[in-house]
Amino acid sequence: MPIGHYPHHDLMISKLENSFRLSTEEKQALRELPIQLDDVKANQDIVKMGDQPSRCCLLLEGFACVYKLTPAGKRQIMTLHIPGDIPDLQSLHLKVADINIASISPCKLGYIPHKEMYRLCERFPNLTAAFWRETLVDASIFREWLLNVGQREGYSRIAHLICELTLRLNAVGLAKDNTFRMPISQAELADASGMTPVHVNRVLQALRADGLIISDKKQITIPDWQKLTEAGEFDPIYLHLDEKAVS
Amino acid sequence: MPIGHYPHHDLMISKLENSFRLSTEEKQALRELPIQLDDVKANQDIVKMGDQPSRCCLLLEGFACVYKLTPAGKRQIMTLHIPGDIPDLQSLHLKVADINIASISPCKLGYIPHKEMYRLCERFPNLTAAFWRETLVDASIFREWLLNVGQREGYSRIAHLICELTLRLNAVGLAKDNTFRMPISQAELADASGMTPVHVNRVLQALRADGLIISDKKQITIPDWQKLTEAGEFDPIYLHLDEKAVS
DNA sequence: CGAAGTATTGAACATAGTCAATAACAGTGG
DNA sequence: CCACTGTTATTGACTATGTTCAATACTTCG
Repeated sequence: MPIGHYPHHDLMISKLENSFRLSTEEKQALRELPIQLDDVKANQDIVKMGDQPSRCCLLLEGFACVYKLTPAGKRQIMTLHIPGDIPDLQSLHLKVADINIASISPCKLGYIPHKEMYRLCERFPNLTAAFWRETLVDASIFREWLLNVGQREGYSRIAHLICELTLRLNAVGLAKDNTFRMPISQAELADASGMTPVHVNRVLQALRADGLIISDKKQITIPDWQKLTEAGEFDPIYLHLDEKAVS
Repeated sequence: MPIGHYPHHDLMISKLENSFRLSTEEKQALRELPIQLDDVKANQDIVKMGDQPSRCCLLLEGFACVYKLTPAGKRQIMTLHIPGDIPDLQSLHLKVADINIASISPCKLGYIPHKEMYRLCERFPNLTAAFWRETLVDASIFREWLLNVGQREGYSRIAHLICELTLRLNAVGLAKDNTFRMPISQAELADASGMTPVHVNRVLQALRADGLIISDKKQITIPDWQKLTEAGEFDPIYLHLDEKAVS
């Protein structure tokens, strides 16, 4: 079958191939996965803490996030998810969800039953490794965010976050000419960076004033990648991408 | 072979069994893993960012940590490791280390070649799942630390960190009567909590004054578990332990 | 148009950081 | 066992980054 007849599967495949050489057979098996499509509105919970999901969810369109709440009600966004990501791959081996997953913008989701994933992993140890690796990259991103929130001040923190998004969106073709849609409110940025919305607003103004970002509605342009990475102390090693530099 | 003849292997096995029922055959295979012992002094790097390790390292005695540095030289400790942990299981599938691993106290390590781990995983898919799950629990701890650092103030942050250590040490028999050794300096606590050593010192004094912890040298006693968990807003779900409550 | 959500502003305040000095402690060799 | 040395803990005074509260504008969208 030609590529393109299975756009949903191919999104996942191209992400996995970022790091793993997959055989034709493996790719074919991936394309045979049943995917149940679903659309959700913005700000909908997709997985809730305590859930025991029986399927994984592939993000096909839109932005989503993983978050946790403190008992006092404060929210920390742990990572952002973009098309191609599988936000709760972890549910394959952690039966009880310790996180919440929510849409940020309207999203298109594809659900894949755990059962099918297990079957696939049994047949293709190489795919097990590829999925395992995906969860390891997720963990690496959590660590970098921890570094970001724990050790950098607001200005760098936001710059870093934007750098990461740029590279990741670029890797799935959703950023062109250092420009992309970022349908994330300042309140959400605040929850992602461990700051208040008010402070995020001021930091964004500073970044704009310094010419590090240009924003028009939800569209972001990065006029000087070099300067932004310096401000964010950004080193992409933790993303474990191929050598896909941003010019 | 009776349990106890392989104390190093059995430490790992009992940790894995926390969550997975292992067959006799699987346990035997684990015991047959070659483990190369090594002793390291306190504050030694075990793995460095950029390394491409060819073996995993099992922590047999002592405390270790995973940390990252910002280019500006600030250090964030991402997690603490205690005996039974395998700090760099991730190196099985992430070829280039994106973290540093260091001893905190003098440590005894056991190195296991990747080659042997791959062989084991090939033979026993169930062990693959068990190891994969370990890395997922590590990721869950990163997330909780991110929540901790991003959303809680100093007092709760330190309380939370102590709660986590108590439960984890308890799970491997290193805490008795809510008392355990914690050979961690205030500077290290600071790096783990995203605070300055000065502030950590003041928070510890407050925790002592409030009767939440009693500390004698490097020994910690928790006189009132209930109160400490409240102060730290601590919910152990993220550790994915068996129901091993602390009284 | 109107309502709801989102962004922006200002002023007062608080948590935590910085700097710098001193005290306590732990490990070493004589 | 003690003096010596380097590390770790503690304290105070000052500062700064970021928060809180509250009001006002701007968007978006039915």
